[in-house]
Amino acid sequence: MKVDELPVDERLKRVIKERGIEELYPPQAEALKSGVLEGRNLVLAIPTASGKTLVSEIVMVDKLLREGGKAVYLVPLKALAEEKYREFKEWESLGLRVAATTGDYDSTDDWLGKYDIIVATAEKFDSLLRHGARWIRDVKLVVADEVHLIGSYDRGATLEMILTHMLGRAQILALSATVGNAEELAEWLDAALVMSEWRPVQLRKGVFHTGTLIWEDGTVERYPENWYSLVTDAVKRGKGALVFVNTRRSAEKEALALSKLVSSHLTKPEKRALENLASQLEDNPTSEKLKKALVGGVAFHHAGLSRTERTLIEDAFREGLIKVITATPTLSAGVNLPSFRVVIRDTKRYAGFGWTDIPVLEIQQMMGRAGRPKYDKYGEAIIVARTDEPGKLMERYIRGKPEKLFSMLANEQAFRSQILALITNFGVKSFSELVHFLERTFYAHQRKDLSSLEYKAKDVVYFLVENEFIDLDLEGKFQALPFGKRTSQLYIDPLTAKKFKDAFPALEKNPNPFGIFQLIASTPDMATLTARRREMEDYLDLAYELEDKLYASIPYYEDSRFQGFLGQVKTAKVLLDWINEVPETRIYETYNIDPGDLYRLLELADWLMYSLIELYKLFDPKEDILQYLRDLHLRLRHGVREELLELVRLPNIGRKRARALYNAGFRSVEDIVRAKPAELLRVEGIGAKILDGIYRHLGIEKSVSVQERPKKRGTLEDFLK
DNA sequence: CTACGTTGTTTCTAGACAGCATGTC
DNA sequence: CTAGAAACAACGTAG
Repeated sequence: MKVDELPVDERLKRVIKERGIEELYPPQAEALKSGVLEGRNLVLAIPTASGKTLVSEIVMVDKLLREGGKAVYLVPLKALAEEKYREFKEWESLGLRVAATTGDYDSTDDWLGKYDIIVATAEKFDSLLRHGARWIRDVKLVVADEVHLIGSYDRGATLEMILTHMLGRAQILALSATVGNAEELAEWLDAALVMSEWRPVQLRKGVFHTGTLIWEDGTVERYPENWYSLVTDAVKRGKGALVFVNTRRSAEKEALALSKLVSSHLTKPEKRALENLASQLEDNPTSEKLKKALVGGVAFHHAGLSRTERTLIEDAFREGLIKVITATPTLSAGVNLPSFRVVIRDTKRYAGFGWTDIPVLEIQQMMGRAGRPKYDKYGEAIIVARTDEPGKLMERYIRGKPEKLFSMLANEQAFRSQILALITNFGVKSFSELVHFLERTFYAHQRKDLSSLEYKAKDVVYFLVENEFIDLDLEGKFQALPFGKRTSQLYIDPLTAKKFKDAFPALEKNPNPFGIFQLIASTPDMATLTARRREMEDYLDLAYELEDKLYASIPYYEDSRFQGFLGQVKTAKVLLDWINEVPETRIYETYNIDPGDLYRLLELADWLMYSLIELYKLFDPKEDILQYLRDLHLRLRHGVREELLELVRLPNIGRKRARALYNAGFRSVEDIVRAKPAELLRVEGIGAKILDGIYRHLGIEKSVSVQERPKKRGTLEDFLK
């Protein structure tokens, strides 16, 4: 089907043709003929990179141009929200306004009501729904990207609830990977279903076993015995490879090993560019390892890396500078990052209580990364058979069908939180109304029988009443209480809120960072570290040493909570180090964690600390305690001791610069106002730009003279000039 | 007795969403 | 129930 033949707005066609697209892919054409353009719901289950985004763009833009209103595009990752936002920006040429919003990123300061296309993570949209944003009623279309995540254990329920809320109120376009029961999903959404295996770039799949590469069509190729040869072969042919492994350690190890092999295939300019890239990285143990791999044209990629490092690697790989990435599943479903060859080293993964096979759906998503649309005629995805027999892998992952999706609404944590929201934010007034709502969920559609869910719902309601989130009046009607309403808006687990509430009396008596951090670490919303075997004694000792500061009692060794508790103590200790200005590198070394882990911990602690304060406000707060908590929150956010709190409020002054200023004798804003610019410029880390910003922030007219500060150690390039 | 090598034993393991109000090194 | 690498401990031997 030609773009010209589309029954859509002419302006829309023009923009698409300007992209150089004249002809639609068969599944795209089929999708657009399904009735979506007339407002029908659609489930589009096709492989990654086969043009789902274009379909959604056409549907969104046509609808908006024709009817006005808003379209919401839901994604599972913050990084994807940014990616889609950039892509959709193009439509501003037609007068449509595009915005993206996630927990830590808003593309705009203006309120979302002004925008036509809103990209958001599912959780963020759920939160917006709870806050009752007025513009929600203008939403005419919801596009749910990666809708198969409805089957994810911890995040599936959110998506399911959003769709249940919006079903009937807006058109729904659900984009899915190939799943075992797309029909069931389509039935639930009362949607047309378009399924296809078609890909614009052909995909060859095969299994590798000790030197033999068997393609799915039966052809066989011989390679050296070690699977590394699959990677070096791709590099020799001027292409790249993406290697998936199941642990961070493996990713790092294989990156280093492959780096040595790939290195010899690099050109001089490439080597120079790579060294330049490596020099941009920070100084910490993880980055050091990364640098070693990078100079050989290889990088590892996992959640321990900082965001900047991750994007740096992704961009360099896209440019072809980095030849090989070894990755944990971070890359299997993330931003768009195709590669000529994909090598899957592991098909098993450790999951809590043992080794499990990685789901077919996930392996297929990894394989789907093979083949770069603009550069390759085809892509190759190869599974390495190390333990399992090659035949078995071929059967399961290459010829096999992906798993069915199952509703995860009954997941206790998610369910608890969603029921609270229904009562406090969505006007559900009685148990029968609650059941009535649940009847419209995917769970109900799939299981037919609601009795066990109703039973769980009763337990949850009982828990919510018991802990004063909600009230029951004499006729059995629900009534939202402020505690419940705030909990729901803060988007925290009711159990977290309860833990906070229960701890308030003890906290008031003895406010201290260690107690508060352990409290935060003990909630289900916090990610905690695990105490390693040989650390356990240390953290137990620490807990006893600081026992009078804790708001919880130390569990006995036999207690099932013992292990978890030690992890909480460890986590609390990391946070404690952070606010005591222990350098990051030392934190990484002491606790054996990566930069990404620390970032994640701080991000979560920040959010929970805020929530703790907000909830405390509801319970007859004491002003001095409140102030104490606010200060601690600020210390946590900036990673500083109390004495730096004043300085750290200044723009671009974080823990390092604030400490430098303080140690140089500038201990307050007052000191800075009084000081001469030249004096301040002598402080390490304070340059003209920074100082200028500070003056502007303070509303001071002082010219930062252009005089250079003493030059730092020159680089080699300076020397050669 | 010490330094070092060998062998058996234990330990450890992926990822990442949410509030709010503005700006890290 | 299914792995595999690394850290660690125990043991053994040469000098």
